[in-house]
Amino acid sequence: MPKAGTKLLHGTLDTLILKTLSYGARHGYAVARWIEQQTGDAIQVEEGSLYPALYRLEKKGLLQSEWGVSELERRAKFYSLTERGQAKLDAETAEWLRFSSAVTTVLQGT
Amino acid sequence: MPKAGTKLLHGTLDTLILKTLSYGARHGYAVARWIEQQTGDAIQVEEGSLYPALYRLEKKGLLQSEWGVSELERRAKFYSLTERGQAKLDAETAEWLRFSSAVTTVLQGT
DNA sequence: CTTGATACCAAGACTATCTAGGTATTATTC
DNA sequence: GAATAATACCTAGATAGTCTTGGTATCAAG
Repeated sequence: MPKAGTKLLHGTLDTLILKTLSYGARHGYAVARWIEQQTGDAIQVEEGSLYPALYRLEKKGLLQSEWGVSELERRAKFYSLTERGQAKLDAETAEWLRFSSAVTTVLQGT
Repeated sequence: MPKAGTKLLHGTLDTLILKTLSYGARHGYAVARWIEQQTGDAIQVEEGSLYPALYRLEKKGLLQSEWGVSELERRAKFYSLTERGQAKLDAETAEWLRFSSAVTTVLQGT
């Protein structure tokens, strides 16, 4: 049984990841925790969604990665935003604002 | 090649359809045009998405349909919201507001 | 008489997410 | 000292919703 409301994430996870990394490099696990924390757990990031998303974004040249060591002294892969990633983030943010305000306007109409 | 930004629609089309029908029965084609018009074409509703969505919703008991005649004297299937559809609309609207405001907050952060 | 709009439908491709498994290390708890 | 939870990564396959592209049919406009 799929999680409730999970479909909504479609397409926005990539943008949320890019946004997270715009504040500086982070490893994957930390990206997920950061998004959850920022949204007060309104958005849950499953690992089965997270890692494929990171590969996708790296493959597209929007991120780059480097192995390093986490705050807790464990091996971790750190991702950072490329220039193209930043440009993509800007474009997708604009697209999201346009789309979401359109939906909200319709749903709140009487 | 898929349309740009189209993934965002995932999951929200159903809710937009329910909302449209909350104003009264409409045939499928009119539902699509109404959504496009309301959003100033920010959201395009493809027929290949629309009709499957209508079947889905009817199969779930959220809509009911009846054949009739359109404003332009053509055969058309009119859909209307069921009680369960109205309840679903309310729940999904709340879910959307929660989700979208979470995303917007994150994307607008500095 | 051809084009565009109205109105419906369906098959198959695509793609992003989720489920459910796995590895390995460290810290905590009993 | 043994079990559990948390950290951190990874992957295969299922699922689901949208899109593409095709089709049918009618009617108005040019």
